[in-house]
Parts: sequence; structure tokens; C-alpha cells
Amino acid sequence: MKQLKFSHQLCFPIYALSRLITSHYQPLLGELDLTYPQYLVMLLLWEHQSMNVKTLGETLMLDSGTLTPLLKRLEAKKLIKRVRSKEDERVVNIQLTPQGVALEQQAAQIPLRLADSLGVTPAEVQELKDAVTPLLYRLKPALKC
Amino acid sequence: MKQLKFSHQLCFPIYALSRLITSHYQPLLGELDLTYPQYLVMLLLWEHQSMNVKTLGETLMLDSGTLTPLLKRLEAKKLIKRVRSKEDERVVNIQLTPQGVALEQQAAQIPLRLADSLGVTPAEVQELKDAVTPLLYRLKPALKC
DNA sequence: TAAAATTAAATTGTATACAATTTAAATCCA
DNA sequence: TGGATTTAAATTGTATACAATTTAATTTTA
Repeated sequence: MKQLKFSHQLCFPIYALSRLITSHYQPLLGELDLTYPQYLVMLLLWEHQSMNVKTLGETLMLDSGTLTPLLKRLEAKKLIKRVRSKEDERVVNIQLTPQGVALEQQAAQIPLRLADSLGVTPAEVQELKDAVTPLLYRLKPALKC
Repeated sequence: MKQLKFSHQLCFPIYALSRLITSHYQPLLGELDLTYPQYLVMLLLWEHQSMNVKTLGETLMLDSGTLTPLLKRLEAKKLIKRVRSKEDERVVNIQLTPQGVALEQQAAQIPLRLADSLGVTPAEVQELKDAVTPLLYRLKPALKC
């Protein structure tokens, strides 16, 4: 059945490439004792200082079922604090601790080291981003979240 | 720190798009009681009849820690059989049951229905595959597996 | 305004992923 | 040939993902 041939599948290369890139991050992030999703959260906090769980979830396209335990692990490592909002008790704000702020210095070289590990040129990176990003944000509204 | 800006990250769009596409597969695969990685295994078996765990792992870039429990679940659903090779007792061959063979008919419309769900044109699909696939197979040898 | 509906997190349960180790079988080679 | 090495799966343990439900707080609205 031609349409079910494995090599015809679009999705597999994206699924496999995602895991492959993550595996290249792993030794770099391991030096900081972070996983890749934890690193994404830290990137957002370094940029925005404080975000709540809902906003983190919208940006990363992850739900509270994934984020709550992940954030508890970052809290256990003393990189963040989880603070319930005074104005709206349903909301939990995530803030960096001094250790969380300080970790940014150690992370500074990761993007360059990752590109080196992958052996990709800036042009290739841009081409790939240009191919993937529009589809991602066109599809995103279709999600329930 | 400019290089750590979230919007500059290459990897996130690929990571998020992979999960987003999988979420579009989910309702279609749910009709067959399959997950996306289980569907990938079934695609390979429909094409090749029999594959061992190692070959499945090389093709899907998954290790036995992922595949062994996944294959046990497919076996519990009576879609496959796990048969230890007579020639080499270390090898486990995966074979389709009659139910596993029959499921291909029910899966026939999934690729078209997925493309419809994503709202992508064949040209867009091809462009994306062309951007992703070369990098995937260039990076693959760097993996230990 | 008080019950109904909505919202934000947390919780529960299932299924990947993957590192690291273990087990058992096959192969190497001194 | 027989111990050392290698190989294929399985196992163990940790960390995502995500559907579905629950809990608690806020907002809507009759």
C-alpha cells in the first residue's frame, strides 16, 4: 500500500530529528544538570524574569501535567521559586532564584557548542527554521490549549 | 544575553512541531488503538513482514529500552508476535499476526486524513521533508546506536 | 448575589524516551 | 578449546508528554 510506505512519511524525519538534536544537547546540558525541556523553561525565565505556569505552557506548548512536575524538579534544584499569585490565587508565578540567575552565565556557550556538535552552518539553521516555524505557528491555533 | 533568546533557538520549533503533528495523528490512530510510535512499528512491519528488534531500533532510532515495552504492548493487543530466532537466540523477530496484517486496511486513509487535518499541501510537505531529512541522516551516524 | 460556568494548577494514569546495567548467547582469539 | 569480548534484548530508574479528572479560585449571569 503505497501511501503507507515508511519512507513516504513526513512526520518521522521531524520526530527523529527532534530527538536527535535533543541528544546533542544532552552532554552540554548535563554539565548544568538540566534536561532539554528544563533548559527551555530556564531560557524563558532568563529572558522574562517571571512567568506563570499558563504562559510558560502556552509558549512551550506544554500543559500543566508536564510542567508542574518539571517545575517542582527545578525548584528542588533551587533554580526557581513557585509563588502563588496574591491577586489571583489560581495562578502560580515562577521566579528565578539567585542560583537560577547565575546559571545563565554557564549556559552562554551552549548555542554555539550545540551548532558545533551538530556540524551545521548558520545558513542551514536558518533554512530549517524558515521551513519549520511557519507551519508550527499556523498549526498551533488548531490545538485545544 | 542575545544568543540565549528563546526566539533564536532552532531546536524548539522542531521539538514543538513534532509534538504538534503527533497530536494531529492521535484521533486518527485512536480509532486503531495505536500510539504514534506503535504506528511507526506497524508501518515497517506492513512493508517488511518481519523485522528484529535491532533493525526496528536502527530504523526508528529507538533503543530496546523503548522498543521492548512498546512491542510487548503490541503483542498484548495481538497485532504482533515476538519470536526468538532459532539461528541466534539473542535475536527477537517481530512478526504480524493476521489481525496485525488486517489492520493495514483500516490504516490506509490515515496519511491523507492527516494531511487534511494539518491543512498542508503536498508541496509544503515536500519542502519540509527536503529541509529536514538530509540533516537527519547526516547527523544519524554521530549517534552511538 | 448565589448558583453555574470558567479558569489555573495539580493529580492520576498510561506510554514513550533514554541512560545505565544486566543477562544470555555468540564470536574472538590466545 | 575455553576464557574474554562482543552483541541483542531486557531490565531498572528517571524524566518527559498528554488525556482525563479533580481541586480551588474567579468570573458570569440569571
